[in-house]
Amino acid sequence: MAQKPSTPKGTRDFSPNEMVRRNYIFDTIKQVFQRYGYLPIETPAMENLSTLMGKYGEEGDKLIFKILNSGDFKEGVDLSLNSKQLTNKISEKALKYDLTVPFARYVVQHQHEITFPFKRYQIQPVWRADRPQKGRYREFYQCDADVIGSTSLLNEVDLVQMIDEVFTTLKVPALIKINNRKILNGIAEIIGEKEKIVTITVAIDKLDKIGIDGVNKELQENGLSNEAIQKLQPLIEFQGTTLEKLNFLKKLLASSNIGLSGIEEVEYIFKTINNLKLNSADIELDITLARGLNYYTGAIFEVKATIGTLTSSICGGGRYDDLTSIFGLLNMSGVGISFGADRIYDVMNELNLYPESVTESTKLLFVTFGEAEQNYCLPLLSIVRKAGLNSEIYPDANAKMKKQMSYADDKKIPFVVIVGSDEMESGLLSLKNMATGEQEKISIDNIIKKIK
RNA sequence: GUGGCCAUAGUUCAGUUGGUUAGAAUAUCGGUUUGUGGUACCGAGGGUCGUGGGUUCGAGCCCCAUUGGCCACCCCA
Repeated sequence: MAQKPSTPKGTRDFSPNEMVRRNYIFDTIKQVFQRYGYLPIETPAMENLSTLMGKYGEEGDKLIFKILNSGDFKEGVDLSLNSKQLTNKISEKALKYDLTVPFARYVVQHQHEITFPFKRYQIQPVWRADRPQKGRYREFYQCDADVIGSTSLLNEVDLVQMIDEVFTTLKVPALIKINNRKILNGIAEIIGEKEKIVTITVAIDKLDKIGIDGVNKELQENGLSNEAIQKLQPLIEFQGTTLEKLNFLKKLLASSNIGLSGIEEVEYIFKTINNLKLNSADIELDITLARGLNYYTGAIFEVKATIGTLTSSICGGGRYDDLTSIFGLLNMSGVGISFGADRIYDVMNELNLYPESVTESTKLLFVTFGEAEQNYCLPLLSIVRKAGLNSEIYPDANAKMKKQMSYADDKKIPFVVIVGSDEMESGLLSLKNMATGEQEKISIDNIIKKIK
């Protein structure tokens, strides 16, 4: 019996009309990256398991797709080990979980060939063993741009401008949220719960979803003292403009050096951006923005689309001061952003934000009535192609005209050339504009001039 | 990893308290129209009802398990 074909859970196929839309997104992002001086690299789909483990927190480790060792993977393995130990025995490779950690590995491995600061971009799929749902896939493309080997905040400014430029071009209204891990550290310091920083940030991050009572409850459950929770209240509740937020924080964190340095960084980024002006994106300081990935140490970014039903982020990033030290390279601060191409694709599909031209690939189709006409058209087809026009001829000589026209219509080909005995005699071809239905007799040279 | 809803043609869905041969729309192919597409009309092909088991004289419908999908939590792009 034939088995019912399907793709694995959380993965999908992309047909031609979907791929042209996706490529439009990829091309837009790529162009912006290159305009800001970033160059492409590529890393393997799989990494050594040891490269990835421990970089994304305990939850992240569980979500890494592990690859079973080839050969008899259970030979010589003590099967009574617990699953975590067993995993390390039977799997030594894994599919990459993001592009940032493999990039850190790349930088350390190639440090002697690289001129710093090093600006690279990378557009590749990553895999997560998450349970799929709206906007969440097990295979999805990330589009990363990172600078490594520079602590200048100008890099952060650059990245914000790039985000604005991408979403302006794609016509996706976007809100860029910015915060700084140092501010969060400062807050943890002030309320006397320095070591609970992760708990605090994760809880605060949920403010939008569960409200202030929910956040307090979660903090309490995670062992934060009532005193600390009380001290946290004015901060969580604070509303105001970015300037007001900054002034408020300056007072609150006056005794925390790390907190003040975070404020200073944010202030610089906002001032500079305000002077330069963004094209369309909105930007705000969100002191409840935390982000889960453990490696961030400075600025953190998150971008959401302000239209459509997708509420999760479509772009995220931040500064990491210490990521390469795990692989033995110290003092190499980096900052980067990652566009979630699949989520951007979903938002754009929902609202149909694509320009008309993206679906158009072939410009001109030769419609013929038989072999003689086909042979007559072949040299013409070459001429048209050499002139740089995407064009094709219907391959089956005996196909009815209706079929050939339907083909053109279905493929959204804007022009067809119809060639029969009249045309072959006169050398003037019938050119039909599929949108208007107009038709004229015209030479091949004029066709090229007209369409190009 | 936890919870909720769902699963019938390629796709979107009907299918009565369990009852004979499982329907529609759309898509595909063909025809009306062998030099004119997107409209219209006619016709054809396409389903062991996700899979496995159970209850029953009888299951698309009821029960159990399993797999997959959607959604929420967790986490994240």
